Amino acid sequence: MVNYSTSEENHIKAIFHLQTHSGNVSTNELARELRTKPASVTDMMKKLRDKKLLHYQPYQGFRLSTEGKKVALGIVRRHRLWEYFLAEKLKFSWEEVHAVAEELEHVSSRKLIDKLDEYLGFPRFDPHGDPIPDTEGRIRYNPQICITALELNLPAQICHVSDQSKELLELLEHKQLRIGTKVEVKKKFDFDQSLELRIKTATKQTASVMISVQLAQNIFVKHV
Amino acid sequence: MVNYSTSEENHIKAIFHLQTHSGNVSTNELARELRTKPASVTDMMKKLRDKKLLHYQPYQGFRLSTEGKKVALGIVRRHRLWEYFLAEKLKFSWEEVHAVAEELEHVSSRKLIDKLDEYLGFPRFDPHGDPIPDTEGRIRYNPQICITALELNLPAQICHVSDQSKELLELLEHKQLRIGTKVEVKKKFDFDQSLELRIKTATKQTASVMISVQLAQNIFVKHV
DNA sequence: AAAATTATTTAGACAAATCTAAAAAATGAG
DNA sequence: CTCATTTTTTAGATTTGTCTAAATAATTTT
Ligand SMILES: [Mn+2]
Ligand SMILES: [Mn+2]
Ligand SMILES: [Mn+2]
Ligand SMILES: [Mn+2]
Repeated sequence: MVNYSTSEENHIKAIFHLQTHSGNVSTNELARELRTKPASVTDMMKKLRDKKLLHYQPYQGFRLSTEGKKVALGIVRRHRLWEYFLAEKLKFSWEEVHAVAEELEHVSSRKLIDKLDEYLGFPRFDPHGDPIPDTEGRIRYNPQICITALELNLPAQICHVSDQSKELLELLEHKQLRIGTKVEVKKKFDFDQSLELRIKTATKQTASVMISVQLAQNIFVKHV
Repeated sequence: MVNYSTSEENHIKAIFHLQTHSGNVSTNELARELRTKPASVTDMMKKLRDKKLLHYQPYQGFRLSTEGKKVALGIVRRHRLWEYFLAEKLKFSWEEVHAVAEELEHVSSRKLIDKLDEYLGFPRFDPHGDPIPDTEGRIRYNPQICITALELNLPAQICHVSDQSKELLELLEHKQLRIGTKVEVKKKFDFDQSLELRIKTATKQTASVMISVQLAQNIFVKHV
């Protein structure tokens, strides 16, 4: 087990997230994601290529190797376990956990993470509904659909949001929509594709909520 | 609130610990403590002096400024709270906590530490019996004496060990002596100053234990 | 297909943290 | 007090991670 620097780990994890959407990741794309400069990215890609963590041909973009993916899943595991700890045990709010986990994820003691996992009761999802890889780096996804595709009046539960910007989280918080919230779609408006939802609030009451397409496209649910 | 690098923090904390024993800390002393070279220490001392964290005149050694002590106490607070978390919640053994806390102490979110403190129930002592500074950096010591100075047959409780080497911790573990262990001195042997103790084990039974002067000098107790 | 634009890489610089080897200052033994 | 030893500092090099500016390659527009 080799250890990687904080900067190397941040690059590896960012590529991992970007490559699930696009195919090969480009220099500019990664530079934007990490708020760094393209020239710096090129330097780092050469280093990670030499360490056999990714495939990289000049001007062709890059993609993680099998080994690189394994390393990335380890970092993702640490990140999400810490997020769960912060939200569940220390009562951090949903939006606050990410920044702190971004630091904690680089403390790389294997024993620490496995004991933390055990202490937390082997949670399968982080506070944003993203799956937590197990010790071997395996992820088990649950079948989920975008709320825009949910049938009318079918009970479901919010399990994932695909964008985690402050702006989105603020809006969700305001509308009382969280991971785990029970929800049904009551009406779809053709004019602007907005949705009327009925939710069960934390206090067991039901409430009616209107959401825009822009918001709906980022909310994913599973049937209950 | 300025932030300091991991290396700066390690230097500041090491000086803090060394200066309680000696007066001014010397270049060689600090280099030995941090397993680095004297030349590197001189470089770092110049930097920390420029940041007003310590007083340093060439060839005269160094000592933390008031500001430097405040920073050091913050690091010590983080270190000991994490040690407590690791031992108490994650069931790490006594000897294992230090190395991991050495990394966690550099995650500097103020909110993280204060919430962790609250979650742990504001513990006053770490697993080695060392006091945990409060939010303001205040330490409250409890009156403690070396077990060699404890009166015969007076009930006391182990609250501190002054050396934390692997070798010492191994020996204490073997003799079932831990922080919190209830103990009385039954006899002092003049020949080699060894002590016969009677302890209450974890399983509420009492047992008799012999310890050498070398060991006794490192064990501190408070009356109960 | 040539020109314009955009993306990527290279070249060279810089700050941080470390090191080795050499110089300078302090200490202490006789 | 003087000289040998020890301690500390300086000088110069190295590694890592980053940047700016310039060069080059790829892509898109006309
Ligand atoms: Mn990170
Ligand atoms: Mn997350
Ligand atoms: Mn440390
Ligand atoms: Mn401790």
